[in-house]
Amino acid sequence: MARIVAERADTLPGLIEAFREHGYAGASLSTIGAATGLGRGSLYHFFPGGKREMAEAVLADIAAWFEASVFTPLADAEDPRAGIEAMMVAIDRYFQSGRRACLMGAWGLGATRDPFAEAITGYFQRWIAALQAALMRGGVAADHALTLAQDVVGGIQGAITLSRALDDPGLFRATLGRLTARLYTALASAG
Amino acid sequence: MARIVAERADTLPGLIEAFREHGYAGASLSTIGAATGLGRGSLYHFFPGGKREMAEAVLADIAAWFEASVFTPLADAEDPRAGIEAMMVAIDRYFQSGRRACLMGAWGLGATRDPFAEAITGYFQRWIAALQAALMRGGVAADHALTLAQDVVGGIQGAITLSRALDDPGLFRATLGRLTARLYTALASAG
DNA sequence: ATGCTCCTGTACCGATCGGTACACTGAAAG
DNA sequence: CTTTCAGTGTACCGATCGGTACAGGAGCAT
Repeated sequence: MARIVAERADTLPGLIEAFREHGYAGASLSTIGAATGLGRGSLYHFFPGGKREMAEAVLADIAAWFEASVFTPLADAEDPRAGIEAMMVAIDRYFQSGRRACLMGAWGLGATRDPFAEAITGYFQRWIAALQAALMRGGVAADHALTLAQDVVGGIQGAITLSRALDDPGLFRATLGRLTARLYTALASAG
Repeated sequence: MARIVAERADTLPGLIEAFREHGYAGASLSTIGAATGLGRGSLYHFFPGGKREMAEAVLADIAAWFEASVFTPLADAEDPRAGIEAMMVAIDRYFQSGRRACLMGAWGLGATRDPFAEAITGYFQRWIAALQAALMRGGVAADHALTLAQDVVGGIQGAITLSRALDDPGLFRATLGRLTARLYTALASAG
């Protein structure tokens, strides 16, 4: 029969969309099939572990993307300002200015958290740690850098929540701008 | 037969818990029955419209509680500082220092938003408006008061997300403290 | 062309879904 | 005591759930 996708990874965008929009419980195999264009046969061929394995693959994919596109550049950037700027650009694009929800954040809020706690916890820990490291490289004291990183990562999550609830993408971008300014101010007064 | 609850309102705490923990799609009638201690018969007696009506009742109950316990005192308080203090105390208790998720925020993130968009949007609009009003009464300029109110409400939502994901209630309280300080600073430099 | 492997569609499974129907009960009202 | 009725438990409905089984077709290597 005609191949639909070349490899398992090609199914992930559709999978992510289905899970993000409907949640773990709300994403039925029919929903997932529609979102990926794949039937049960293909789905269970790529993910023998079923829905659970699909969810794990989604979480791993998101984590890998952030690791490569946000955390590592942020933690490694010679100029903290450049790393932060790159992070904010990547974040705005990834979350489509707040139109797209954060799957990690959303799943952490309910019972779905439990089976995937490690992935969700690790995601936020890594993010905060990378941002804190960038700030510290810019001369910000460790404790201040930590609370600031928490404020910013939390602020981004809150901005997603708010801009989706109010259906106002402008709010997301504006909030991102203010958070960036706070980070720059901290770097300026420290460095 | 022996009555289990005196009136419909008595079922709401269990209903809220079930929906908050499992989401709309994930909360089955069995789950809801277990959480409320009620069978299908009683549930459909109080909520002829089924699950949908239960969810609407839950959203209305949450909105009413915030209206009475947070928004109105906040907007009416003669001393903005007192109103803000009262809000933060109520918020910390209501969200159990971040252990309890915000149902409005969580539902706004996914497809559940659509059928209940009005309630969810209104909740956040009212909250931001009430906080903005309090700040303006304290002498803060309208535009600054608005962005500050957005930052604080969003910051609270983000703090819930983060403290649940990291399983760290201390983070929620600390963030609440920092947000309060920002509000006080704005009032001090304005008033 | 012939196997062989990988992928796909479909039929089917038991369990559970949300919802309905209805008989029954306890307590309040007369 | 009788009537009435709000509240309850249970049986049942069709639909859908997540998952399994398997036949078959496309593409590749030989």
